[in-house]
Amino acid sequence: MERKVSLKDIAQKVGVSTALVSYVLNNKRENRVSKELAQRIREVAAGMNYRINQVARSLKTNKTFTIGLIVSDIANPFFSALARIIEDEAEQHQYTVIFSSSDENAAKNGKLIDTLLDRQVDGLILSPPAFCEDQVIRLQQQQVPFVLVDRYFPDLKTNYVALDNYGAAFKAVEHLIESGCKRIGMLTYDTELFHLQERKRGYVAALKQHKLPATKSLLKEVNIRVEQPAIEKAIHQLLSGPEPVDGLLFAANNLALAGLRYIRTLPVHIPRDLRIVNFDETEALDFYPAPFAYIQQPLGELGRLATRLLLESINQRPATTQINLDGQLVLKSPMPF
Amino acid sequence: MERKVSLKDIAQKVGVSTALVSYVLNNKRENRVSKELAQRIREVAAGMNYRINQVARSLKTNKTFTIGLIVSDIANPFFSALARIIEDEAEQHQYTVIFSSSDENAAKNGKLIDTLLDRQVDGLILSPPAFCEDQVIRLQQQQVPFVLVDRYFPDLKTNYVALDNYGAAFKAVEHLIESGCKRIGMLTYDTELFHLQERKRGYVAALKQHKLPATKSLLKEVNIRVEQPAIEKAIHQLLSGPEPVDGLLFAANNLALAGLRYIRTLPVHIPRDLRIVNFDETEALDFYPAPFAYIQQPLGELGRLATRLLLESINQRPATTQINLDGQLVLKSPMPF
DNA sequence: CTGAAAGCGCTTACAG
DNA sequence: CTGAAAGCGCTTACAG
Repeated sequence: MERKVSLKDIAQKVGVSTALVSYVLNNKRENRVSKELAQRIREVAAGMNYRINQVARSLKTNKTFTIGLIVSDIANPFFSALARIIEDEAEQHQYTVIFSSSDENAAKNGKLIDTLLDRQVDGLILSPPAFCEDQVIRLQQQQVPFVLVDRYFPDLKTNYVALDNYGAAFKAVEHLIESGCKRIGMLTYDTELFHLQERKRGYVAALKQHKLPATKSLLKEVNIRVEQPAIEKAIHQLLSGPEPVDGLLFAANNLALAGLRYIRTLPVHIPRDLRIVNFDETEALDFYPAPFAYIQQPLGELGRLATRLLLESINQRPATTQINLDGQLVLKSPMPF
Repeated sequence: MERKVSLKDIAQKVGVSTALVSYVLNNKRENRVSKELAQRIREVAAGMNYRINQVARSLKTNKTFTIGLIVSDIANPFFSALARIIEDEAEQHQYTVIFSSSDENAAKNGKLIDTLLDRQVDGLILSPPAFCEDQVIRLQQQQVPFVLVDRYFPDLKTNYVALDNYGAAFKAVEHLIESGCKRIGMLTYDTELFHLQERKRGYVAALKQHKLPATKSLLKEVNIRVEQPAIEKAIHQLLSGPEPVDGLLFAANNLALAGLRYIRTLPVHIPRDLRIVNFDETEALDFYPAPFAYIQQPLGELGRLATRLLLESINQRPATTQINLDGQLVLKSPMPF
């Protein structure tokens, strides 16, 4: 790139100090310079196409107006939608966003945090994988402003914005019960991820409160490195035997997708034989030929609140804020024909 | 945040100059210092949890190891998938990615470019909206390394990686012709976006080559601020009248989605009455209850080549490279039952 | 060979 | 009130 115009170049041309140019262009201490001189400086700056070097400013001010965003995978529609909301909210405050994908890998997540901090981001928005407590604790010790989003660690007193996953799962199961289901199964990932633990807890609690069976055989957990065969096997087990389930809660998007794809091939009628509730909206089921319900997350609020909370932490370092938003149960009928 | 450890702190503790610490930690000119001293410096640095301040380094080296990515909307699955590929490729070379969404708005795109350049990104990957030629020309004049992806401007000699949209549309139409279609319509956006112009050109060329009608009434163009009613009206026109179309090419993802949703409600049988080809894969049609074909873009190649090309431009400033990749025609049958 | 100094492009506390 | 100087945390050309 060709050499850029600096404050010094403007100062020389106008015949003043770089300091004065800086004051004028930043609209600071306007009173120290005559309107005419200020005007002249601005004109020369514009004429030379001056653009500030944010890197130099950042070094001096110790502020980059950049936030780091780490999600598990930016290609996942849930996270890319979230990223977009964060981008827009950040932009309104002159912040830009660096993003990274952790792939649910704690070690990678740690490296990404370091990389972002090396780049002096002003704060972080994280949707952390399991087993990252130590990283989060270190951030706290270093007093790095950050907000967890979607996931959080119940034992750590950190800012977070997430769904009330317990309540949402509870609500989902109650919907199945009200629809007449008597044996309700759940398919989830075998993981420590707190939000999925909460969904499990909500599922079990709802069953118990309504005096329905909550046995081990109704709850299937598959490895998070999704494999279609494992999911199919789990569903097969739930649907076969003398007492097949008549209601099924999928704890996550990808599980629902894989599961419903499989169920579509079985001689099982939805909703007569089986009723379904998923977590999260997904375009992929837009044309699913049977009715189901899903828990819709307030994505806009999630992203906006997380961003605002982060900016507040950066600027004022307020008390810890923990927000659990309500999910909404949405009923979806197949497209008309 | 607490004050960070700097090279100076390490230098003082070890009793050497900051210069030497810098040399050692960067593994440069190793010969100028004894193995023992180097070892000691490294130990002290590690002991103090030293992390480099990239902002300071960037100011000095004039390199940020950051690339700016501007797409029309990061929440669009096509672009978030692309972003993920770019992220991974960039990461392998120690680059991070700042992303922004232009919303197909040329003015916004211009502002985003300025913001990214102010932040001294080493280069840009852009999927530009229409009417951005002037911005692109300015980048060339300023000798900013950049690569256009997905879209480009035929009259500008810039790096780009894109689909051969003309060829892909041609292929799509030939597929319909081979399947027996005699009256083939197209639904596209009313836009100057070059890639869509190319698709239109391919559509028309294929029809002419096969001596099929290519009349104005077969080609429908709707405003890019997608509105379902306008799309429905256009499709209705194509399918009604004395000579309804028996083949239909959707020029973009969103059009196909809206269009197929509508067609699903009509007494039109696919493929008996109407055959369909779309552009781009989309999960949303996973369960569409009728067969169709689509043009699959080599997304991985697109992203990887764009990133590599950009890194080459940054490091060596080679000749302009223009790449048009082939799309693949994929046939999709409805899920089994 | 090696150390100390200059300088990247800004901001702002401080001396006059 | 205003100008010139110091300094953010690095890298590296250069003097010795």
